[in-house]
Amino acid sequence: MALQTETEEKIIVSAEKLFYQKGKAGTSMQDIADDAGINRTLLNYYFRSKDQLFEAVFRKALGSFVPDVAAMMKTDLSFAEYVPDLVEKVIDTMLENPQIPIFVLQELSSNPERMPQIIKEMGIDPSLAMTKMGGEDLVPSPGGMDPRQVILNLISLCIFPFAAKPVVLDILYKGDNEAYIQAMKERKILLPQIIKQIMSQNLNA
Amino acid sequence: MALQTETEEKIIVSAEKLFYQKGKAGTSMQDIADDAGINRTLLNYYFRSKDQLFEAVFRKALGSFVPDVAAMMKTDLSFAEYVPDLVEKVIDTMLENPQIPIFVLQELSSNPERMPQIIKEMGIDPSLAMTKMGGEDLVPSPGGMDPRQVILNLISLCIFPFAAKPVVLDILYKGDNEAYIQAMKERKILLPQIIKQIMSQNLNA
DNA sequence: AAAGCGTTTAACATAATCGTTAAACTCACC
DNA sequence: GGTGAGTTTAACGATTATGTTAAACGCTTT
Repeated sequence: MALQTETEEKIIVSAEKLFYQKGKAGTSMQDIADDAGINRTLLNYYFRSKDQLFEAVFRKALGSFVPDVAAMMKTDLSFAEYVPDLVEKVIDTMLENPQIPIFVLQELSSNPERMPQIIKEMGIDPSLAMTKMGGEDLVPSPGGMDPRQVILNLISLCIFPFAAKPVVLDILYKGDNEAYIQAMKERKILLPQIIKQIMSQNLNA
Repeated sequence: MALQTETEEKIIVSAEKLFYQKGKAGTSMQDIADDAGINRTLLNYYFRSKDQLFEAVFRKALGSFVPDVAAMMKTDLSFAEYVPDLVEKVIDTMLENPQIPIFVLQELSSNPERMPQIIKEMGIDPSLAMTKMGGEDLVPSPGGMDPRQVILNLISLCIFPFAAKPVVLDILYKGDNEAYIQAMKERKILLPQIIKQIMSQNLNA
């Protein structure tokens, strides 16, 4: 077996597509095989079980953004300095695969054990993350906002528009996908401005 | 059959719990029956099929927030005036059922046809929604932000922290549920301030 | 107490899903 | 041309899920 057979690749592609769309339980091995145009038994040949195939897809999904977050943890830049890069990185990733957020969150809801384990393997220490985020990097200005709220706002603004893409596209952009994408790209500049503003906000005003 | 038998109620409660958690495909009729402590055939007796039971749950989920949005459409208040009420309403709803966002979004992804149809039945006209939102209510100040971006930011800030509750709770609040809830409540005041600030933002500064 | 309606249960039929096993097939290499 | 590892396929077995049918149960009304 080479590092990546052609059929193995086809399986992953189809599995991603369907798992993202229908979820794990909503997708049958037969569905994936049909979509890939191959025999169903091959899925078991290359990935033993449905669960292992799913885990491969899930790992790949996490791998698409976890390393970026890890990078943020390790940088010497202050949080404020790092925001623009982070926003750009995250939005670009989401533009390629808007379905990842719901996919991950749904799996997290139905199977809370799997994710923390994988994340640890990828070299992220949650406690370390908190010290970084709650630490000196995020000193609130007098009367300023809880750093955790700032983080939460940043992540929400970055990710939700993609998680809710079907609704946003339909309602806000009347189904015009180009307009939607353009708007998302504009957010790369917009969000850092907003965050900057939020961080310097005086809540007592 | 009364308007709501006791067993019928038990079915809905269990179905909600499990559908929210594991999704439609991930939940079997037997699972629901077991959780409700009744015979599986009763599910078919009261709701004919799994799909119809699911639809009942889905409608109820939509019913928990769609009317609020509809109310916003119809009010005479300007958008800016209405924001605080809307934020409070949405956050309170989410506090009761944090799982609804992912549930709805996941179903929307795997079955795009179902939702628009139901929403129409509930008396929301998407095109009307847009005219309201893009209309005179949301005139951007000179150099201001696209109204659609403002809306998107508002919704993102309201909903995402609940959609991602498991992660947020673990990472940001170290599993302390009380702290998480408290933080969400604070957002009822925080978010309107942010939105106000965003709307008056001068992007050329 | 018998009739009747609504509810609950058990048993059945059908179909789908997953994983395994053993047989074919391909193709490089001897 | 034959051997053999790697790949693909077809057939099988076991389990599970859904929906239906007909019988049992409970309770009210006559």
